[in-house]
Amino acid sequence: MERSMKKFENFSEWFDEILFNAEILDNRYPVKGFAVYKAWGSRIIKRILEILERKLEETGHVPMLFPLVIPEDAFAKESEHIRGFSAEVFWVTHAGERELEKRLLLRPTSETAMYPMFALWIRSHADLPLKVYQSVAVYRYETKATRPLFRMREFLWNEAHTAHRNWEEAEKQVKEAIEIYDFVFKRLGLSYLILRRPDFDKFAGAVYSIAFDAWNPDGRINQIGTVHNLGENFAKVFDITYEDIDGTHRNVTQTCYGFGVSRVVAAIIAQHSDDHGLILPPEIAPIQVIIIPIVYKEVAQEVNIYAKEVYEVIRREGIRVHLDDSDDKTPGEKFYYWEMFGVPVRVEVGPRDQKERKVTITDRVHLRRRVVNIEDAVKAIRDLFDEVERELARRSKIILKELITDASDTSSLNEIIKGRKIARVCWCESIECAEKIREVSGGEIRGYRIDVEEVPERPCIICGQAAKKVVYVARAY
RNA sequence: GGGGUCGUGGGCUAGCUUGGUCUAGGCUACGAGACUUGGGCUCUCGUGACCCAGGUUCAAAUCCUGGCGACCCCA
Repeated sequence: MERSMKKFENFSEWFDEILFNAEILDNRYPVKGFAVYKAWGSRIIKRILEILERKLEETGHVPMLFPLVIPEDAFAKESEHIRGFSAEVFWVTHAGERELEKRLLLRPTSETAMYPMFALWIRSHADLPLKVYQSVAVYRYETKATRPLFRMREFLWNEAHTAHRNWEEAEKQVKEAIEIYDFVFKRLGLSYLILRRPDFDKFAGAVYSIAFDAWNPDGRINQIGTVHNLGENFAKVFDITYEDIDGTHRNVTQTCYGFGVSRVVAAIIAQHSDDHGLILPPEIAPIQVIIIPIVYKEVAQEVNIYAKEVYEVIRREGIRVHLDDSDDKTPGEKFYYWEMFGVPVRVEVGPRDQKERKVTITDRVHLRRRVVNIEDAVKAIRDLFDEVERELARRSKIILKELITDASDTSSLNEIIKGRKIARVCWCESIECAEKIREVSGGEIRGYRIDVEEVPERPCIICGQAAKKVVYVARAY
């Protein structure tokens, strides 16, 4: 994928055009930070959630739906948590003209909605582990500039919350959560770093946090998922205890993890798509195959009949296929139109194909044509699905690799961040040096990798003392 | 949090510096029709806009103030 593509040169403009033209999101809703997911976007989201929720179910999570509003006293229980979120909370203060005695807030995340209930439900070790998930919208009054999909004041996510007997079991759960997210993101062909956040950047109320940071063409990191070990921090203040086998009463140990649906959609667009528009992995494409008949007047009848036959052949196999036999566009216009929507495979059916009982199929990634017999069409389409999926993942992985550059001193660090890349630096773990890194480069320490052990091969980039960690520095959304 | 640029039909934009033939121009999209159809063809006709509230002025898309919104840069 050449860097000359518009998405690398003017990401914002390119991205907004795709959101609008591919009918994913309409950002013109008259409230800042709130937007409408249109049909194509909604369908994509549904399919992403299907993959995720199926996986959550398979691993013993149960679905629940908690209320949108949280009473102020529950929210205020965990001091770190409230400090982290209070500045961006939406408050409900009135009902009609009457002021509410107890203010309510719209969930910025659901810990404080769920955990009072956990305290009621959990009685003994037999109730553990408890693993709950929900796919809902959350509300955060972002003070920085909002961006469609990347940073909205209302956004969609899936959050899971678990309670365990002890730290070891919670640690196991963190690993499982990482595997689940890794599995889903990989299925979508995304590339990202799995980073343990530095302590100063962990989730408010967590013992530690791990994040999935996806690359973006403008060099900014897109955090698409996070996994937190909460330890007993919330259990203590919400009094979530259980009776163990030996009769003693203990606090549960908790984890929670969030899957940023809006940002995952953004990552799919940002990483995979090109100047023609969206490119969707076949698994989540609302339409997987678009059939475009090429009709000449003299043979229109035969071609149209044959196109319908081809349509039936593909549809019978359970492939999501659409026949665009409208006569308001020329075939060329239809090609461009469906490319914008990212349909992974196109089937052209013209007089030549009809006469020989063949079809012309083209993949969305390379736009390469090939002609196959109608009996082989389904097999060829399925092969192309696999190829598109593999190719998207492969390209994305290469770019992530290219974006990561070692920085040995502050001037090269500065250059890397200015050049919209991700810097890999050695760091002593002191807050002072972390702040310096931000000052000199504008990028932030995102954390160190947990899937690979990286040993610092240089001293700290700022102070020159022995480095403790190899960390990744980038600007973020 | 601070600074900058900008808001014109559904989308992109010209006009604003120097207020007045602006009755607001173009491309695209949309509707009707003709002609076409293996990569955005051509033509005819039609629908549709000066972000909101004040102010200055004989006169405001254009100047001033405030609000709302968008984008970019810095912290």
